[in-house]
Amino acid sequence: MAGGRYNSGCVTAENAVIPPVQPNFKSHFTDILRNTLNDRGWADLNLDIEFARPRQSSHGDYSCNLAMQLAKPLRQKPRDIAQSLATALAASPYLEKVEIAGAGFINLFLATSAKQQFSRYVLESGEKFGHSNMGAGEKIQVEFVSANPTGPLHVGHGRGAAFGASLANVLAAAGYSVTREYYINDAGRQMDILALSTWLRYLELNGVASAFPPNAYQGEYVRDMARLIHKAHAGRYVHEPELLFDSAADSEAGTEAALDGLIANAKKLLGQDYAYIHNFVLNEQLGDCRNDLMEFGVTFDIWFSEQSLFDSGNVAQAVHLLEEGNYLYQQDGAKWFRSTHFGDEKDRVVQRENGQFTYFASDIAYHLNKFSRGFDRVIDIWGADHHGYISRVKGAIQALALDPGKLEIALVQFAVLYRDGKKVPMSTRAGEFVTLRELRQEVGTDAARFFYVLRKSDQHLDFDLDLAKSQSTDNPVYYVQYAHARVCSVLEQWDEDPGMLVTADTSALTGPAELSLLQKLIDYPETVEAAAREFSPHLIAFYLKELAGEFHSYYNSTRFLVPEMAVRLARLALVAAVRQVLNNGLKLLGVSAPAKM
RNA sequence: GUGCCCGUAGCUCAACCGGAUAGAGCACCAGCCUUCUAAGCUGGGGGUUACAGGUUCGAUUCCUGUCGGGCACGCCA
Repeated sequence: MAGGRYNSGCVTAENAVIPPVQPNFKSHFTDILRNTLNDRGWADLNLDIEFARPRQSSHGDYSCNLAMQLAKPLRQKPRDIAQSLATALAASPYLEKVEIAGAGFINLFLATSAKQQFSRYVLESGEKFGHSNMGAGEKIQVEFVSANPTGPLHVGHGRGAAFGASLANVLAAAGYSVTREYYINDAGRQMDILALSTWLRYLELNGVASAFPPNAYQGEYVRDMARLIHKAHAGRYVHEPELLFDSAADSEAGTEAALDGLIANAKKLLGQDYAYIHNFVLNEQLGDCRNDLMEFGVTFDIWFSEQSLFDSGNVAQAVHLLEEGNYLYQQDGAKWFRSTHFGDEKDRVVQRENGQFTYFASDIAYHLNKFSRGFDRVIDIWGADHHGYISRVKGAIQALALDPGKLEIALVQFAVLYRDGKKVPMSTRAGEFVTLRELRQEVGTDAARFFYVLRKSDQHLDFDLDLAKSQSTDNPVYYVQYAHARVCSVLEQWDEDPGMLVTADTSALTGPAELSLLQKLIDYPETVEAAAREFSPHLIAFYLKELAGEFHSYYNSTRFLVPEMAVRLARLALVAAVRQVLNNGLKLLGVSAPAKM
């Protein structure tokens, strides 16, 4: 079937009388079919119009199954419907052939000239290539990491950080107005335990023998903080150890109750000074965390304090709202939320017997706050161990008469490190965890960022440290970066202004490797949109591996710096476009694109 | 025990939210550097998509069951 075509043989940028290049062919074809459905009165069937990239090149560049979907409701033969739709598609100037195949597939073959033009579009768009207005400026919040500031970030947090940062970048590229937020759990018991732990270490430095509780924070960083306090204030915060350990002895040492007893005693003995210790350790850990993440290329627009929700009365308000809605009840001295009404397994406590609000209560207030800030969508990124938490939070949102559909929760599975083919033992409890900082120092930020998003986030990740460190073809991050460096090297040797490549005549790009590479470039914007739609930055990583692979293959088979100027410029324009896409994609993942390796 | 996630080549993973002959990389075997970076490329073997049913034009994908693995089941956060 003959489609529209236009002569590309003598087209140059200056005298171009060609249709503007369509950055997204899929949406272009979708528009055609949607209009056709309207014309035929089939629009009310409300079918998804989709174009797939066939595995086999003989099935064209795009394939559509709409005719088969229509066959049943229309009670017509799929191939007859396909014939009718194909005629409409053939009018597109970007197609040179439309075929009907199999049970009723419509296969589209892009015009060679349309592909050739694409490198120009890439180069013109530059860093903006791959951006779209899919999100239409919708306000979207991504909250991630949000680790307790009670110790260094470990490799599990690292995955959440890499995933969240990449997802936020992808969403921004897809046209969303993104706010990146870190929720600081600075109000809870864990912070008290850290303050206590630090103070006990500080007492040790002052020669006060302390039976350091086994369930307090054991890490070396606690001693470091104690040393800082000791250095600045010497013995100022020393108190009688008898008073500290006396009442706590009522409970068996090592129990949670004993720890709580120690915390209560510490608060009593230190008085006003307790706030100093508490704030000191909080600021130390938060500063360390922020610094760690910054070196990892992960930054936030807002650091949101849990404590501020208590100070502003928001937590009490949120609980009050639930009470007014009759979603709370009193039992065993505590206040319970009827989360079972919203599909949870059991009801949950929002206010403890001792009057303290639970973490859940402040989380309800936090989400109420998020919604009040006018986000169209709110994304929480949690560790997979929190999955049981989803139903109660969504339930609370529903109870507050808010739209739970606006809240989306992405779970990130744990990462397991492997060294010499063996699992690296990790246990947060015993304080034997590999920190994110150690990982960065061992494998580098680029490899860490890339490896973390090499898997779907809801899948377990086996992180091979040896592979991440290896400077070989086996290492995907170097593989992709190497492609970028190679293009840079070629352009450097060419030694002319790359700016002139934008308007280069690319009609000399006719080889199979060249057309395939052009098609790969065409796929990029759709890949970014898919990654945004499905919260799947790993699609970007996979795409980059494939693009780099095709480039390396092309590089080995074809010389770019050839004498014939038309061919040379065309090929250089193509590889410059490849470089641009590699650069754009790596940037989304927070990985550098080196010019030399 | 209950709930959620998962099971694809020897290993690590894809598969465009139901499409055509299930794809990469690693490992293994055989090749390619007086030519733009060999951190690269080319070729080869490798599968009953855990198993058994069901839904339909069509299933790795959806439903049910079995087996196997991970996680969660606090008035912790």
